[in-house]
Amino acid sequence: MSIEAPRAKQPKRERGKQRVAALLDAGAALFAEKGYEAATMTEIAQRAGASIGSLYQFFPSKDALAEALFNRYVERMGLVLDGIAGRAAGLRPAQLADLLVDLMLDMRADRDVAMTLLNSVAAVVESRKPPRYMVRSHVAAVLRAAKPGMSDEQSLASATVVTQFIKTVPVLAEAEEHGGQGFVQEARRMLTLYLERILDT
Amino acid sequence: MSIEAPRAKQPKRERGKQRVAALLDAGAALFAEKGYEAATMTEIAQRAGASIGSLYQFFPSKDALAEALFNRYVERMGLVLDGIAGRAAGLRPAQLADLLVDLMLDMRADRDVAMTLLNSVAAVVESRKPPRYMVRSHVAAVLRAAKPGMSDEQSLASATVVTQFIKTVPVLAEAEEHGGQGFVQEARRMLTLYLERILDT
Amino acid sequence: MSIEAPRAKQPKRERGKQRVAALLDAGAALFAEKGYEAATMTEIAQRAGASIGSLYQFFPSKDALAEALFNRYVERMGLVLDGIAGRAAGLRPAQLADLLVDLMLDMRADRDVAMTLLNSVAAVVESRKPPRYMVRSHVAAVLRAAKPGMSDEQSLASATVVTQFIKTVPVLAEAEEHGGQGFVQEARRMLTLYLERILDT
Amino acid sequence: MSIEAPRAKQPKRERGKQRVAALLDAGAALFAEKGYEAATMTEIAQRAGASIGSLYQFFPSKDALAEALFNRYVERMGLVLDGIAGRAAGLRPAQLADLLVDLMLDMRADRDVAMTLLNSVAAVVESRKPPRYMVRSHVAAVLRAAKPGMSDEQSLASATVVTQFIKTVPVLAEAEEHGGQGFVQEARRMLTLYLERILDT
DNA sequence: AATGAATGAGTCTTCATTCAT
DNA sequence: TATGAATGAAGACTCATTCAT
Repeated sequence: MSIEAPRAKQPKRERGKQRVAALLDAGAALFAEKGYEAATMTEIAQRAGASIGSLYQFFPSKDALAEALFNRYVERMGLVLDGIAGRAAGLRPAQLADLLVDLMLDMRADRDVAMTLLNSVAAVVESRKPPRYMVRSHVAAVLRAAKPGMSDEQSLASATVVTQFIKTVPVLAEAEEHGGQGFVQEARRMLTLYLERILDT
Repeated sequence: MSIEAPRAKQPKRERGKQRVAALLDAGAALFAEKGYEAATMTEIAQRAGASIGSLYQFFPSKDALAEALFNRYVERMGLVLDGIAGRAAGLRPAQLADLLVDLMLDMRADRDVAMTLLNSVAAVVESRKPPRYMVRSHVAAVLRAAKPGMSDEQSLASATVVTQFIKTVPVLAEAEEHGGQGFVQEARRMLTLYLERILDT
Repeated sequence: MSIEAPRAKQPKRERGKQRVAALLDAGAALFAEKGYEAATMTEIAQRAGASIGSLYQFFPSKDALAEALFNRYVERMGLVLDGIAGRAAGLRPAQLADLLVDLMLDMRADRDVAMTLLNSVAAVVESRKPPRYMVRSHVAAVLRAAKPGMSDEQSLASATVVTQFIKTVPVLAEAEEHGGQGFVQEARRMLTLYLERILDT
Repeated sequence: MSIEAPRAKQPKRERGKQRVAALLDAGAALFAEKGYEAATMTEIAQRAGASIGSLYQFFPSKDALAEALFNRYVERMGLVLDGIAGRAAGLRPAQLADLLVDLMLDMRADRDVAMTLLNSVAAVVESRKPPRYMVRSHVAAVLRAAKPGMSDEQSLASATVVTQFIKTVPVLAEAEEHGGQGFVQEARRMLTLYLERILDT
């Protein structure tokens, strides 16, 4: 139906892998700083210490770069959440809440870029259609690991709300940096309250 | 030399207000559809039935238009939240939670634009520095109205978390449209849980 | 089926008409000098004394400019050929041959551009599909005016060959400039021979 | 220091010739399909099953490739025309006309590329300056072979016109493919008429 | 005040050519 | 000699903004 958008090209040599990583990092930094549209391909290449031609060798379009960046974020989140799922069985709700909140604090930078891209890049949105909600399904797995008997329906609804909720943590952390106090702590409290209700009942 | 009859200007001002409103609406629609960068001033003017020159008469730059739009959103939110504050005294947590969630569902369209602008427009970000968190302070007022004895510190921290939380409601509503069930309901539950804790204790 | 390519925009003011003409002339000159690909839009605008933005105001793409140029050529040829058709009735073959050869000598510059475009620009080729052979049908009209009884089939076949033949006249004229002699004269002779055969029999 | 065994190089040279031929064929195909500018060196190399580096080993620039291709066309035309000259003595005008028309039909593909290059590549045009009209001089030889007494001046003028005329044959053939009839036949007739005049008188 | 043509800096992207491996 | 990653100049096109009418 639709014309297949060219994806990122895989590097074959070791040098290429390093370059791709540098390019992705530069893209992440600039997209986060200026937003998708305002960041220019030329500046991204420069920051990665590469030429514009080199950037296009691996990412044939700005959209392709954005998509690769988004995929990297989803993969990283999945990895960490799987780790949490592995340990979730023995944890109390407060501990699980802490783990999830801390995860978002750690991934703050990645998350910013991912949100920017999800809001600006048609290609990224399209590649997620029908919405697959990768992160959410990993969170659902965590919840089921924490309470083995939970129904699919319940774990899905809870995971949706929890996923959205923890996304706000970076904003709270930023608000603290602007002079607030105890915002993240209050979020831990709210999340704990909710997890106690759905896990302990 | 002669005193202008103020009456004569009245219709002009009236038309001006209508035109400004039309321009803001057109801007809101296009920013929501395409994002800030992709929306063009020419198209915004067209959709408002005005010429590009007319648009620049009222908003001297694209950033100025964005800022005006953001301010309109903040004002509207403030107005509604003040209304809720007026009624908050006699409500139970679950009722208050419903009011806040419903508010976000009603303002969904406005909210989308506001977020888009907050993510893309330096001028909007700058105009909020140091962050004044207008919406948050109205939410804090609601909480204090619901529990008159609450400390400023507590109401601030809670309002911050609640404000961020209710911002996720439009996303949950959208997820339901893509085939989920009970997401918004689950959010009401989580918010109720939290409000019970901070209001009833 | 296919996405409608945006065509040239009609100027509304007098100044605009002059500008469009200047732009077309500049385009014709540069396409003829360097070929379609090698000619740049920037240089075309410059030669017309306009800005690149102004060029794009009237011709939304390079293809659109090419197409407009080609259409102008077809129109001009049609006009002149219709004039010849009006006088063809009383002419002897040699006189008609002269008229046709002279026409090509006069239109030499236009013809060069038209051929260049027909060979390089997909949009021009497409806009002629299914081939309508505008010039050929005008030549056929000339032949039928010269010999009223001629069948449609005969006039079409003869017009096709004659049209292609007279297209070679500019090349012959150029060859004379590089030191040859009597080439165009020889073409008149060959064409006369053919016209005598199809008109006098 | 030591004398290289020539035998060892032989296979390399042989492979080299094959590779050059493959590269020329790939270039011809792509220039014909897309035009000179739109065809890329990378794609030409790919289609020939060679690397871009290899292509530049044999043809140091895109222009050099174009020139080589054009020369190959001229050589091939010369070869065939010499063959016709060898048989021209005993032929009647109609037979000679057929031979020349058929030649163009056979060489249609080659001819397309040659014309494309002649219209787009400065280097090819330059390499023909002062115009040497290789093909024309072979045609002149054919005419002199058909009528031994013909003056140089006459054979030159006639060869010029005939050469240009037969170049139109591929276009006529194409027009037939788009639904016309008898165009090539009409060209044979016109050429026969002319050859009868210059050869039989 | 209103209009919309004109401007040109800035963007993404391509591709001939080079050169390290 | 062969390969293909790297380079960067150059081109088509966009759009915020200005200003003559």
